[in-house]
Amino acid sequence: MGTVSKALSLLNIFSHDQNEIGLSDMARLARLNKATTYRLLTELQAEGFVEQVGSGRAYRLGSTVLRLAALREAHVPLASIARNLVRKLSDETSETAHMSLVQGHCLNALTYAYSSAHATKVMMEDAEVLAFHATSSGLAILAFMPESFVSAILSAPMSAITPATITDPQKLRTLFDEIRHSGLAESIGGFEADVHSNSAPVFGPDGLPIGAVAVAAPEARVTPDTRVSIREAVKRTAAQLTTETGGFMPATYPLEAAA
Amino acid sequence: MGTVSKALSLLNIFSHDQNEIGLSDMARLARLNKATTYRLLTELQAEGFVEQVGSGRAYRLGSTVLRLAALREAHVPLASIARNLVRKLSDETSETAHMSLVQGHCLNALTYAYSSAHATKVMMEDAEVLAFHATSSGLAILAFMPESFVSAILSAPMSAITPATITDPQKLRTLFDEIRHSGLAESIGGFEADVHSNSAPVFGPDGLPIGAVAVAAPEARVTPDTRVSIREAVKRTAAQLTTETGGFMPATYPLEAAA
DNA sequence: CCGTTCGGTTCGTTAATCGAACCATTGGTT
DNA sequence: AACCAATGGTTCGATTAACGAACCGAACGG
Repeated sequence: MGTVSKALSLLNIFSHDQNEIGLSDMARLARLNKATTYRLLTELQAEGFVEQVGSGRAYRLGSTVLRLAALREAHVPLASIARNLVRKLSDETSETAHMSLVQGHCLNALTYAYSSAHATKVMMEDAEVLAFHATSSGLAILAFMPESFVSAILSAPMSAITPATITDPQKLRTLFDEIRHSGLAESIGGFEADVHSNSAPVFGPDGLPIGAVAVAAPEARVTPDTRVSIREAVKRTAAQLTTETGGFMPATYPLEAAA
Repeated sequence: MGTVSKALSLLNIFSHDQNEIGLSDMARLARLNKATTYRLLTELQAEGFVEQVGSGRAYRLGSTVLRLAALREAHVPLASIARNLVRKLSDETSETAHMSLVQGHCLNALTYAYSSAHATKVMMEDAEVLAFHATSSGLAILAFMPESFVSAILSAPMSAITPATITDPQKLRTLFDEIRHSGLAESIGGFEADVHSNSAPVFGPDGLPIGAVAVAAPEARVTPDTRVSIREAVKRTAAQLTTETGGFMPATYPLEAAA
């Protein structure tokens, strides 16, 4: 591993739990010699990537990262990252893929992509408004939202958009347990008849869902095999989107669980 | 200069104007050998600090910086940075210093600090609401806000809080020209009688004002000499706050102009 | 008052960085 | 088509900078 990689790996040690780290701890965590660690930290400090907190001597992330992040966000906004990944997801699964964003108490489609593999496909429209309780995306998000948000949604009247829509708060809450366990939500005909959709949440910097990624397919085309590969791809894409936009999965998110 | 510093200095080359840079350009801009630059970029890429844009081969900032910035912001929010700098500003000027934030169409005091140098001082209260047109902070912000924001403020009825308050939109707009020229706003008795205050805007990631830093002193105590040193300190503090919180001064901001 | 641990420093050894020169491509000019 | 000047990427021996064991002095706790 090169010197630069070592220095950068020091930065990657910081986390929500470990946001101020002393020299010795840092050396231990990075499995580097203390002298080496010290030299690296000194260089990082000179460029503002870390700074020493006034009282103790512990190091924490410096303000340079804010500047860089602002630049990156100005140049590559969430929307375009999502567009690329959703495009890829659609190609991989040969079905319609989309990403939606939580905005207040609404869920809006941000971007979507069709596959050319099949003559029939699930169609979307720009900025389509989705119901939380009736779509896999909405369920995936609710399952990881704080109780205050969930009860606000569930206490409002929920319409049965199709005969298959689940509108019983109690049944929905037990569904959330399953979703928290697998990391994926599934809806068969809940929003549109004959549409089978799978979805995984995308998390923001604070570990709360900011939206969801989903693949929607005609129900008849989803075999047990394709279902598994779709769910795997959805989960992987959502995770990538989370990290690439600077988000964090909550510690409880089952990254490794089978799709 | 160590290897790590060189690598990090590559990251600092990116700017709003230069957000995608090819290998050869990068080597030139950094005054480094092409091979060296290439190795550094490869290591930066491995850790996600830069990434190569799909079509061309140019490099741009990677998504790792977003994660780091989110961590930093979670741990060191704007408020605490402001608190420290305002404290320092107050110590330096021996007067009351404060920082206020734009929130919607309101201006609220975020933090303030008193100096113990004098028996008389300008007092503040927590989360005090300030009038845009009557305070130096408000003027400093308006001078750098887009026209839509300015006209929204100026078209609402403006009360004459003191006899010295300027309420004529035309006069205020000519005042903005002066502020844009010096980078500093000044108000003598416009919000409270006998209070002389100087203020400079703090900018966000998009180059728009997010708030302002100010020093307020009893009018009688401000001599031409102290006025200059106060204005210099205010301007310096505001600039530091901008950069330390990941903001950018607009290109038109007169960083070098005399206080 | 000893034993630890802390952040920080020293210095001879050694391995990683360096850069001139060199590919293979690409795109524009003649 | 031949040419030229770029581009991103690679090679390799000399050199330079990174390495780490050992070592400070200062806190801290028992």
